[in-house]
Amino acid sequence: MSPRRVTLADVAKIAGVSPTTASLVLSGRGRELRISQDVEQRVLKAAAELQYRPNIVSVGLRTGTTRTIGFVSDTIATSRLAGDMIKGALEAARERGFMLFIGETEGDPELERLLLQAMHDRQVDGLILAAMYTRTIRVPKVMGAAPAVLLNALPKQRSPLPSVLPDEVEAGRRAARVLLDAGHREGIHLVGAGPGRRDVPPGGSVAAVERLIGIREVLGEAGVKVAGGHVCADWQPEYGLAATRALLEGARPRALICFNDRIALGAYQALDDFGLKVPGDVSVVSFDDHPIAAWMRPKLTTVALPHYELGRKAVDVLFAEMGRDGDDAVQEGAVREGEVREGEVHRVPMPVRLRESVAAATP
Amino acid sequence: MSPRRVTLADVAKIAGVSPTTASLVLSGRGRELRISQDVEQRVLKAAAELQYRPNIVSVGLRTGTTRTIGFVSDTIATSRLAGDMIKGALEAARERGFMLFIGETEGDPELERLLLQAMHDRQVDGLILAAMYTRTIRVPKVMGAAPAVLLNALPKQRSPLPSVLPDEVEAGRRAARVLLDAGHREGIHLVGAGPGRRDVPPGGSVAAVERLIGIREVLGEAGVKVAGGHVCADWQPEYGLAATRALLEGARPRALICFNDRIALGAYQALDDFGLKVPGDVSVVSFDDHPIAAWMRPKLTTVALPHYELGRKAVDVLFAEMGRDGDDAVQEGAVREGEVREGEVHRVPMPVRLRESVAAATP
DNA sequence: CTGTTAGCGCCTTCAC
DNA sequence: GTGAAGGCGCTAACAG
Repeated sequence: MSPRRVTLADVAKIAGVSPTTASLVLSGRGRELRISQDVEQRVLKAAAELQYRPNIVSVGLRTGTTRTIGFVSDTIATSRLAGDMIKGALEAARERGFMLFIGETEGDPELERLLLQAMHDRQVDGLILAAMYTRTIRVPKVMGAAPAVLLNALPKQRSPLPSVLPDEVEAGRRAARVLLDAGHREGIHLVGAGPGRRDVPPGGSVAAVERLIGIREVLGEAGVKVAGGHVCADWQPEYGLAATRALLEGARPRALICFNDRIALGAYQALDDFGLKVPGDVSVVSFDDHPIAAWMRPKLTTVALPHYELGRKAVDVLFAEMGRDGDDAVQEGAVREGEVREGEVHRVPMPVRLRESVAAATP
Repeated sequence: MSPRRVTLADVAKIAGVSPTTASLVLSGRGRELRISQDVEQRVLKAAAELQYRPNIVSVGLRTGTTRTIGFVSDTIATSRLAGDMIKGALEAARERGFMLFIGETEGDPELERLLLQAMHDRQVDGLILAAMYTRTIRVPKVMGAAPAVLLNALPKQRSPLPSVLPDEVEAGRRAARVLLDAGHREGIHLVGAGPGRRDVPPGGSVAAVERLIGIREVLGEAGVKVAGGHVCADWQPEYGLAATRALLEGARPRALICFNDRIALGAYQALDDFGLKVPGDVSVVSFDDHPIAAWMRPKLTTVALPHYELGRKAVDVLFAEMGRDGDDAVQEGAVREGEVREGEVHRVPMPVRLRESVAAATP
């Protein structure tokens, strides 16, 4: 059916040289080995005419490198968030001539093992293990086989794998500053978690813990006291609605820091039910920049999860990891003796999206 | 660093047989060639002990098959829709032991060519070319190299490639029937396209054309006249808002068929502005089942785009295509002489999600 | 029934 | 400067 692929041998034959010579020229090492201009031109010409493309499978077998990286996440479709992460990874990889294998574990450890195996069988050069929601994960043993990076996740046990995460603490600080900058100093309520440092939903949500730290830090330093906090068992609109309703029955908030946009959606609803206007009566700031944030009315000011950047960063870190192969660790600057390089954590900034839900505080 | 992978030769040596024999046993063809139980057991045992896994790259080089399929779409991250499509494809592929390469062209033909090349270089066994929004696409020449399927897209020129698409015409019929079943026969307005068969937004939107056909067909057959129709240049909330406002200034609709959920979001807003209640005053039915549909208040009744199923179906069709390799076309039933098998179109049903935005018509 | 030989396409010694 | 030989891991012919 389809004509046989053109091989290096074909090119060599047309150019009238040996496969070796052709290989040398095409891999760019012809110059340093001082292959004659004439030969070089002939090879290049033949390759162009035949539209020669190296067979990566063959190269893979020979060299062990497939210019491919595996991306395994627990869920890919749940939201556009994962899509953006993959998109970032995809583009960063493509820029270096790498392709991505995508796999989805659905939270099933056995499936995860299978997927990782399948990728390993295909000789991937590196692996990215991603979580949909920032959290700690158990790192499967198979991961040792190739350079790897944790994306949006922290290893549950000690692990030498680097990880890439959104900078949630700084995000918390930024959310708090948005309110402070608008002059709010009183009646600030937290919805989703807080007010105490331990008041977080069950499930080990990294986001809850860290956002709370940032918020409390900035507010605390400004001498502002949090007026109230309400843990939501699940960060869904209905929980935000219920929590905000409960809050409104006993207090008159001037500003809300919602722990994510879905909670904020519920909060808007509760505020509306009580005849309160956003941002006139109550300012609202939130986290995630879920697509819905820009559709809400008024549009929600929120600190965005940088999914695209997370994906890119994971690939960058992975390449650094792959390049580290034979490198001398001493290169890395002041590495003290006996110090084990392990589990560097890379934080990606979360940008504030200033929209319409925060107004200046009226004294 | 990492211990060398265990190879077939290792297994053979431990089992005390030749690599060929080991290969035969492990590929399951030992039985038919009547290899002794003893040898079979020894090989199996050795393989298990060593945790042998065949190197797919090597198999790929030898047999030309890599158990890998390429999935190229114009956008992956724009919405969760694409994510679901990929998820469906991923799962269907995994069930058959295949992995997916993902690529994204961003609508750039050159990039598309590069991506397809890169996949071809990696010897993919098949290709899925997907579009984010249903539309006609130019099929790149490179596609001839491997079995391929068009997903959510129709070829612009004649092409032998099969395609998989949502059944938009039937979706249109279903939307219309939802209204009819609720007793609506008057004051039905279309928002996004219509009322005439040619009243569609520019850009060759397949969805607009086909949904309109289905709607007109069912309404027509029931003897119901469309009260009005409003083309929206872009199917975004603000356009739905504007169109519905314009409509409300001159008419008093009883039901709206919005051409997608984002338009419906705008329509809700306009209705609210005019003090009209959904569904008490006006029923609304829509298309897509965008995540926002379930969040709107009242929850939107809509005909869902079956992204997950589309992805699965594409893989199914692709496998059929790959299996067709040496098959005699005559197998395919009544294929008439001289008839060229080309471009079969597979339609995937769009299910109605009955929610809260449609009420019985009050006479 | 099992082993030997060969080769998929490429790259990497090593000779010339 | 260039070519010949070998091997990555596996399987398809062919021997025995």
